[in-house]
Amino acid sequence: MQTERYNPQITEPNWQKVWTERDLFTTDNNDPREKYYVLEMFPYPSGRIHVGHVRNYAMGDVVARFKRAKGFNVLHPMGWDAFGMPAENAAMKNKVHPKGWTYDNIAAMRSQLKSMGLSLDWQREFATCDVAYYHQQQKLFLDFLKEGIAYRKKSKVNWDPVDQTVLANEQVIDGKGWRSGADVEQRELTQWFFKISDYSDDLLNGLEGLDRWPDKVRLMQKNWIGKSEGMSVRFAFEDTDHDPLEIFTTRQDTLFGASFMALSPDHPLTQQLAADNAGLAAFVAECRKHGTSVVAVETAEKQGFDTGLRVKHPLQDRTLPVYVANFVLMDYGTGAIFGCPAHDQRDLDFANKYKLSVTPVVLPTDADAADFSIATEAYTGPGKIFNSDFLDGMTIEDAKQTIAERLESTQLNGEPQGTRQINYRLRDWGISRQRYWGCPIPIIHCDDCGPLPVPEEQLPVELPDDIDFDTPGNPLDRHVTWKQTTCPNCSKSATRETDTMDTFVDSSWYFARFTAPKSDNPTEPKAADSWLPVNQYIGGVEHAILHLLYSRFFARAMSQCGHMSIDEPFEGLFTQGMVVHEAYHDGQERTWYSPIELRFEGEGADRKAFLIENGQEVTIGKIEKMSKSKRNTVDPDDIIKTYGADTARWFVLSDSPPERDVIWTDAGVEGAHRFVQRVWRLVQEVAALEDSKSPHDHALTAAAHKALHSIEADIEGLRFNRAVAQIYELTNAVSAQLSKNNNADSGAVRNAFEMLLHAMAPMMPHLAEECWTHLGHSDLIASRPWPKVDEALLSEDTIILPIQINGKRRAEISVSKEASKQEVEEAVLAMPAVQKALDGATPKKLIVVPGRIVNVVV
RNA sequence: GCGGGCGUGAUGGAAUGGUAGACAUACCGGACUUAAAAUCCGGAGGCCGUAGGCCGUGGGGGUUCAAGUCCCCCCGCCCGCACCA
Repeated sequence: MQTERYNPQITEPNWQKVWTERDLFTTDNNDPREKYYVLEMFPYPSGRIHVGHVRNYAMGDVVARFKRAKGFNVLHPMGWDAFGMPAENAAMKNKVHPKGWTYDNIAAMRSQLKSMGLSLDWQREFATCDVAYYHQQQKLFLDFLKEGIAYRKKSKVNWDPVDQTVLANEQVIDGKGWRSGADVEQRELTQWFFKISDYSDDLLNGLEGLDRWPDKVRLMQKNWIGKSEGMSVRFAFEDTDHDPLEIFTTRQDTLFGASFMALSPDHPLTQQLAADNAGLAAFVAECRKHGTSVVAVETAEKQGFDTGLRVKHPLQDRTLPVYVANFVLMDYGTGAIFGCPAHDQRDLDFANKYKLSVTPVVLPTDADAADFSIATEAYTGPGKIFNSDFLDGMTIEDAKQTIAERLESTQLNGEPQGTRQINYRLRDWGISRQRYWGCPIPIIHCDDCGPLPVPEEQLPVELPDDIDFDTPGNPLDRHVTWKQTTCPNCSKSATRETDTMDTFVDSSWYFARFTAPKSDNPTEPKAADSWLPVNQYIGGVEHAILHLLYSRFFARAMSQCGHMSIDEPFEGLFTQGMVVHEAYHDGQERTWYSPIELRFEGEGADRKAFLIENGQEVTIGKIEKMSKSKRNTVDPDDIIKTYGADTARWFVLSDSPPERDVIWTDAGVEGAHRFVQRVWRLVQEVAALEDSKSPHDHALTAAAHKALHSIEADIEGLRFNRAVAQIYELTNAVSAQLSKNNNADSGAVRNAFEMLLHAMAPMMPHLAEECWTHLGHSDLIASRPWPKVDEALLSEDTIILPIQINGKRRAEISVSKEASKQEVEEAVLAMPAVQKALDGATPKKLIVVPGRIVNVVV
């Protein structure tokens, strides 16, 4: 039979129009059905979507369409994470206004997303740079201020002394500014913070209830919060009148192995000492010649400066030298440590460098105290305490308790020598950014009254449009009039806060805003409470810590301010893998080429790439994350135009497990498209069948029910690749039946095929719709319920058991499902293969796992 | 440096501790065609081979009747590290 090829260029826009006209995906907050909120992380409007977006949004759309078919009232919204640095970089480079650039990008990406046929409620769309959105965010800030959640303190930034601007960590390359190349300096500024540390324990405990989150993400968050039980210990100085040095440790059991003290370069005492110690001042200045990031601190070579001061060991008659060391972080604990080189690698590296003593105090179980020593590798495992006076022989845990009791009961200057303390690694969230394209912090600074909130009736504080990027730095700060205002308290002239908020603030509550996107308040608490938590949140694993932790914090803070009453924003979380692609370059990684500019020859190691334009050979580089700068992105427009949205969706959903990275190949797309055409050919054949009432217990009917049952479970578990494999198998089964050309089966074939269409409708909605209509139906498959699976058809009467001999599969046996263990054993022992293996002997062991396997041990 | 993850045929991958390689892609052979494309049918982890074996899930060790899966060590790659989003 000759059929026309399926033409997605015609059918896809047509069905998108029908869905829009019938308002199929607009969600009513008052719909009485059970709710289901599915959300994909909203995109940054970079200009074009890439296949990574297609993957993310295709997954969410499958869930949304599936849940709709299962009878839920589904909320599936979309918006734009629209503030941030790229708009300012574009402004500087191309002389375009960040606002215009951003909204143009949004328009382009919106139209690309629409061409994918996503079942989104576009009525709820917003961008975080919409005044209406950041107006509400400013109200949230003021609420937080009132509640004591927002406050000001000093903290460090990366300062580019040439460009006179604050740099983001990614703009600091090897300690130098990315544009100027100047050595970056650390500079202290007074900035706004959110008190996320007040919620440390609650954020930690909340993880336990998140049973639909990946374990790895919960573990990462747990480690990030970093609760640790230890002690604060005070060390008295020798020969000086400085206050005792207070340190935090979790290893008080190793106190007898202490060989030095180390202060952070930012420690107040360091500052004090540096004032009249030129050498120390120079050392501190050197430490500040790199970026502020933890990576920069921890990967730098360990260096120290001996202050010449000494402290007294609290339990022994000896003193310890006090160093300033570049690897001690001021943000953690007290900014000072005692170093026990034998049992901490960083301390050991440091001690070896400065020739400090190394005394082991924990003896591994299998080691001998007489010859146990530490050279270049610290011992951090379990063992018994030794070389430690009254602690000798104890376990680490007992020693920790004993020493804690001792130090708590010892006095130093009228206070305990040490106290037990719980410490968190989690730091407060600094939200001030010295940039234009962000949400203005609604604060007015008055010389007399200090920083004051902008009165609510004066909100929003809008970003001025008339700004320039001719000079680096914050355009808000140098704007001639915007800054000037009057004090809401004393009415004298005052200035506006010119810092804007971290863009993570924008994305920490957008999920709540979607529940009432037009509200004059940040949320409508009733709507928020009825929709939240998001039932299924889907996004990249790169957001596993920061974005998700900040959102969890915001839910708590917003609840505290009465905007909602849920603590955990995301009930189910799925972290998808990235889409990666080969990157092609000139051999020096200076000029990069897009895959569409190239032609390829050969296979495997002989594979070569040439520029289509002039035949010049280019280097095939690493497979890496798609990025604009390396030009290895694949724009889905090309695929959608050539093969259609369904093919693009189908391809990104098939093959790879969704949590894993995928390498994009065009060959895969062609293969996926062949399946689209194959379904189209099948529907012609099915539609042409004469109607017959074939028996319902037909094998194909059972296969269809089984497939549907398992596809359902796979979609629920977001195992789209397995659902796709099931759909292939069912398609093969329908094809096989059709090719038998037996009209008596036509009812079963048609029934199975319609189930197949329902199963693939969430993934390839246009094709399913077209086929459904082709079969003569007048309704839409997008608004039909998921077919009901007949449980009775799911089980088999007989099962095939594999038979192992000594753990290797040697035969199989077909037995009744009801067969008893004894019957199976007898049947197995009677088998020729088993008889042969036994050779007259009795088996040493006979393991029968009912319904699974039999293992005969000879 | 620290924290988290991943590693299975030519390729993407499948496998509640229970038949390793489902399903798909690429490939090979056949049918159809003047030819090609498309389509349909068949083949296929490697090695030896008549039967039938042996080896095989990054490498090494271990637990178990049974290990891709659990434990220990190592190698490689990826993500995050608080101002990229």
